[in-house]
Amino acid sequence: MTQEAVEQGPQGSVSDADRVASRLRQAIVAGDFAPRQRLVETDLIEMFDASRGAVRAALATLTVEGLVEKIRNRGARVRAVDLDEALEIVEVRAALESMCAARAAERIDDDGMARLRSLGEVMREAVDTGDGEAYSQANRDLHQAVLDISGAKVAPDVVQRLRAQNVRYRIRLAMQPHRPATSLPEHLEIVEAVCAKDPERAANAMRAHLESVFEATREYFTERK
Amino acid sequence: MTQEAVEQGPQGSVSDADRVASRLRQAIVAGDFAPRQRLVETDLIEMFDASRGAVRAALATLTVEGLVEKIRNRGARVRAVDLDEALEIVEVRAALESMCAARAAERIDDDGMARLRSLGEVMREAVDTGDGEAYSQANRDLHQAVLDISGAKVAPDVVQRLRAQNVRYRIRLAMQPHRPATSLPEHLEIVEAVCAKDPERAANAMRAHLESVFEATREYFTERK
DNA sequence: GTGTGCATTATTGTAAACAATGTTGTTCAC
DNA sequence: GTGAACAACATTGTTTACAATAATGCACAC
Repeated sequence: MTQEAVEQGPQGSVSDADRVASRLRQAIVAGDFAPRQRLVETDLIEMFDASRGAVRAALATLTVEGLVEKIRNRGARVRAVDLDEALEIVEVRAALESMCAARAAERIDDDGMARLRSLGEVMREAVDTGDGEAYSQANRDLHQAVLDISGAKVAPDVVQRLRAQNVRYRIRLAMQPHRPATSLPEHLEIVEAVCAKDPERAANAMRAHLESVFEATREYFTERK
Repeated sequence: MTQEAVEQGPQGSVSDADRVASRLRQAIVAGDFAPRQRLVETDLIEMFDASRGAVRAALATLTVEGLVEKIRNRGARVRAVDLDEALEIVEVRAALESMCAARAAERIDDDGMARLRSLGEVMREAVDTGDGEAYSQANRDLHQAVLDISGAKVAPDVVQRLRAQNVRYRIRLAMQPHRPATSLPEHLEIVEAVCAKDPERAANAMRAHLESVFEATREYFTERK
């Protein structure tokens, strides 16, 4: 039995298709591809140095994940989620992440509390120094930490997939200069509630935060487009 | 512009891969394939009379959907969800479907009310006559109807995917002879609450029902295995 | 008799060629 | 000049063949 000693690293035993899917997913979520941008197979082959089969498999994967849409005989493009769908996503996140926050409050240990409080500190500092990028990163980390600490599997998976889908709205919303200042206390309340091991308070804090995100998204984007 | 007149029928413009994926999904959900059963590409080619590329694409799709799991160089098999995951799925469904029930109560029109009440009648009769299959079908239809009436898109999609994953538990639970009798009043309360256009009551009814499903699943399956 | 190593087989992963489809640009009739 | 038919091109869908990998069975040494 040698297979359990095999390197399970990023490219050790991962198929080309999975590798391409990961990199393409990351590129889309990072905003390297604009919504509705065409994804021509030939270009992706060159870009990722992979075979056509791998590229096609990757596109199929991301299509099911909702990041890409395909039209028969016309190819694939980055899916553009409209405002209504983005708002629905935030609503679903509210329902699921508040559930996970409650579970996290029940299960949290000292390590988890240290992790959450540390992220709270980072956020505070980021607001002080006006470092939007750092705040945004800590924001992602905090939500992820709560999901991790919940110990659940299904709900976090769903949330992660949905978060990837409306990344564009999150990014553009986070660019508003005063947004961190308003969401900071909501995030800190989440940290405190979970660390206080109060499930109901944690769920309420998470729900309140995401309702705030919902409103901010709606107001900000209904004006523009 | 002729393409908008093109037949969009089941096999008119649907790729082989999609066709295989649909049929395979249906077969798994219907229980034609046992959990952990291997899905050898050659067999599927013969079974669905499709090319290997189509079969591989279909397997990739179902893998992302969580119905199939693939191990590199060892092929695909029907994914077996364990009890813990099945319970998590019911919890997520409770969070999402209660949300949709509330929304359905806000939006329901006369057609929707007729549809729900008709399904309630079917369920009542099925319990009277002891027709478990009819009850099971109406059960699925009722949950689907509430999702439809909610007018939402994201949450129903997630719910449908999750429902497909733990179909095995639902089927085996539904086989319990007294189960329909206990869940009938819960279902009828959902119908009444939504038709009464009372969002909070509808959400509570749906949540109560799925918590009942949660408990029944836990008790029934922790005993056995 | 048991266990290890090797050869065989079954199965999937990858690549390349071919066919079908949609798109675009051009020409010709009016 | 405008519109329609047509031809050339670009792109995806499909099939085929080939390579790589893991599972299986057998022989041989001890």
